[in-house]
Amino acid sequence: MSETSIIFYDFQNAERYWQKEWDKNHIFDVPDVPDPNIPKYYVLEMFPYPSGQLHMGHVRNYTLGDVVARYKRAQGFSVLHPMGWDAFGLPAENAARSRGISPAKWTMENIATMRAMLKRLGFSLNWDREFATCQPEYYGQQQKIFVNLIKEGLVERRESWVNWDPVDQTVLANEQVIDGKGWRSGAPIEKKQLSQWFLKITEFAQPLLNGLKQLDHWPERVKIMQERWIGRSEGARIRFALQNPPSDFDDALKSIEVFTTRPDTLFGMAFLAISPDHPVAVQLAKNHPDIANFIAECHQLGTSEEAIEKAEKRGIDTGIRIAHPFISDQTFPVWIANFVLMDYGTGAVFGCPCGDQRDLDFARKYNLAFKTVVLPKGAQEDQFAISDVANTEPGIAINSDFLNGLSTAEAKTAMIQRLEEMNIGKRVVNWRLRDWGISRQRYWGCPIPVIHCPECGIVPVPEDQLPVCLPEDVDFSMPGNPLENHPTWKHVSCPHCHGPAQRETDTCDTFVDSSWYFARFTAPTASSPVKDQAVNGWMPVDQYVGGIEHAILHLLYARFFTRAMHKMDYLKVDEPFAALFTQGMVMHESYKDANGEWIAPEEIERTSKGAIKKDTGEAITIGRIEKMSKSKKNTIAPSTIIERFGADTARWFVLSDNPPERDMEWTEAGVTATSRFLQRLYRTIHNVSQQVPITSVKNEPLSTAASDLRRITHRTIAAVTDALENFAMNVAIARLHELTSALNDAEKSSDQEGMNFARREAALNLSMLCGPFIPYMAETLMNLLEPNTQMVVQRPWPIADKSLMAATKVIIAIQIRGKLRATIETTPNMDENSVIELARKEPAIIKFLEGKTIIKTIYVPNKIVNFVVNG
RNA sequence: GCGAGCUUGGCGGAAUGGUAGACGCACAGGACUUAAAAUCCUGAGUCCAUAACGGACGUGCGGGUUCAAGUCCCGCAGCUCGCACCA
Repeated sequence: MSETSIIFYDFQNAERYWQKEWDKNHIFDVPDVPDPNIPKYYVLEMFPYPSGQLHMGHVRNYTLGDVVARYKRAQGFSVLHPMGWDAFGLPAENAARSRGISPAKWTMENIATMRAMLKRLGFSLNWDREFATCQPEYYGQQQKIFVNLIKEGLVERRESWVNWDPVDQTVLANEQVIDGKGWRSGAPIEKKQLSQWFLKITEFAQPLLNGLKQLDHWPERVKIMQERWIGRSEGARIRFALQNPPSDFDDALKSIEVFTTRPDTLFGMAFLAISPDHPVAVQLAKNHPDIANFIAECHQLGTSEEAIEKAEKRGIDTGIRIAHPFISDQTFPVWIANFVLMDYGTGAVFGCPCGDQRDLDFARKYNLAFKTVVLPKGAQEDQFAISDVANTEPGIAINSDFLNGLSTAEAKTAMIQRLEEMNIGKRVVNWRLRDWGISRQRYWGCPIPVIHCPECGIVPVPEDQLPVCLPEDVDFSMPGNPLENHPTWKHVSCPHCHGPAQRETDTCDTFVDSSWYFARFTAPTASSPVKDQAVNGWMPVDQYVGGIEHAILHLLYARFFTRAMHKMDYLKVDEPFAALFTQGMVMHESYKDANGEWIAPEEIERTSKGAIKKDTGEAITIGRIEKMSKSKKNTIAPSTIIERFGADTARWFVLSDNPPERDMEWTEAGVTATSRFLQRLYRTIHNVSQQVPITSVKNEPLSTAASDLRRITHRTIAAVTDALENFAMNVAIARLHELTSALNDAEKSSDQEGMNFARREAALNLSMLCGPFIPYMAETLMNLLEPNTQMVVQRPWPIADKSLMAATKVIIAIQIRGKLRATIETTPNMDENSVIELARKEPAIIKFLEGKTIIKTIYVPNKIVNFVVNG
């Protein structure tokens, strides 16, 4: 048996050992207030919801962040890299209802399981900073911020439509309503008006939009998604008086205001359309059963995208007519139309069929006459007519009285000016962004720190009475909000008048919890939400890593909260995340049996004839590669991988296969290949440590083999560093493979001069470069090479020596008319004429140049000679 | 409908405008072994051709710029994702 066959990396012992060493030395701890003499770097991954199970998506996310954190540490930065738990939310309550476990206990047990997994994966986290958002120490501070938001005028309580589940007696989020039914109860969902708490994010609409421009290190598509979500549009509001208002209309209902981005098309108006939820429609429904029916039908229509897509334009004529500000001899009908949205603009539009496809469809359907008021560029007025396609492009105004002949842009300005003079309209900026409703009628969330007093109204809980803690003796057997049902919790005395009063029983949307946790991490035990020097010392987060699914909500809310906190002097930055990286999903093949049931990967076996089920031998269909999910049973538990192959294997594989922003496929072959490589790396370094004792190393003249190895070593240092700067972990890993092979091959020429030095150098640098990726093995390798000295995590990142990277010979491509015809080998930086001379003497080139004239010769030093010929 | 991204061998992918296919997977052949596993070595874009040398084609498709294009520009197609009756 050869010596090498028994050398085997024992990952279990290594992981336990190095974990302890790092902990003991507090390697990853940093102070609340960063040392001003050391550059700071704040790395953060989106903190997890403690479901109890770590999945491969987490492994990929946190490994990416950890590589950055370890790399920056080695480069001399003081790195803040914390971890916590987004611990409020409905699953804990569901567990309580179905299994009788208290949400707190369930959550804390899940956290313990997941924390243990994260520790095994070797992430360089500052665990002292850990917190869970469900702890009063955290949400109590959040309540302080909330009270200040009230003082700042950024909180509002108002009526709003919600999805109400009449069985569970709770409000549901849109995504919890499936086909119009509650996701848990299956009961038809009702639209209900409830008093809700809102955070006035719309007050920051413009700054949030402007701020996107500074975010140079955010993915373009995330910025575009946010921009569209905020949705700024410029236009005008125009008020139309009703000609014949019904007698039961009060003054507010006697006119209808519309929002338009095309005031220039006002002369093309054919009708006015209001939303089924518009106050005028609601009032009319009271006395008109047909209108009430129509509105009810509109509400029944599904809200799914597909339903909207297919829904045809429908409406009902209200019989009400309005006057046109500039067309005195004509009035226009007011229709209720199913395509007008109540929550955008004013809930009413004027219909201009020639310039809007929806309006055109509507006019055709109900035979409403209209005029064409915009002539496209280059069209003849007497020949141009609208058929079935509206013209939404700018052009020249026609049939439009005082606007005639003006361009669309000029006409808009002229019209708005006229409307403003007449005091019936004005220029406005309209936003798609709406205020953030944060009320949830649930138990497991941060209580909104407010008291309702019959005498004093709404009274914020005074700071010295915070936190408002969740009661622990809660009954989940009744439907509805357990806080509402609790016998004593909500009954308190008013902080003002000391009379009997009631606590607010709504809790916060969990997105609130995650909107400032990154600031709290800088001083997690501070007695105020943040500590001045800590938060301003560490913020902003230099690199944020997470999933694209949070491109809008979480990231927008966090940006808003940071601005609000800045306004309230909690901190001094506007943008919380200087750089954002969004990683792809982890996918896996899916499998189905003959009955179409999903089959888990561990139940199948692949044979030459295809896949079969292990226990029964029945044939299995191999399906598409899909995102790992429980429902498709195609998940691989990180715990089983870590137990079989070790944490380093899992880490290396999730990084090695493809660029991190793309979706990756988890494969058994990939894992075993990774595991094989790591064993080879271990053997390679082990052999160096055995064959090249430290004492034998002298810096002696280098043989070709030795200087070749040194060149590869230094080129690898440069390439890996460069790849890490560009988040190209897969490329870095390819280069580490190359260095490993080169070092392995070098064993053959170990007797050459200078080889001891070159091999040691390669091995040491290889160990260092591997540190961010496979931290346990890197320490093990370093300890083989230089036992009981500094750990990898204590050593600086290697710096490439450029003078050693230069080649001793270069291969130059010889092209004829840009086509490769031969290559020649020269010394580097040989002078142009000599290279060209050599090139022309090359047999293959002579052949190609025969009978032709060289018109031009291109020379790119050390790379290319290109002969441009004719004939 | 609007927007973004992607398209390179059997597969994942690499490539500051300068030798396309690095690195890895899968595959094939060989060494070691009683055998297997593990390990090591070798091969491989496609097509044509050969004893050998060699040649043509080739980065979704069609154009363009350039001495030179996977890379830059214009147009098109397909796939993926996001938003979606936003007036």
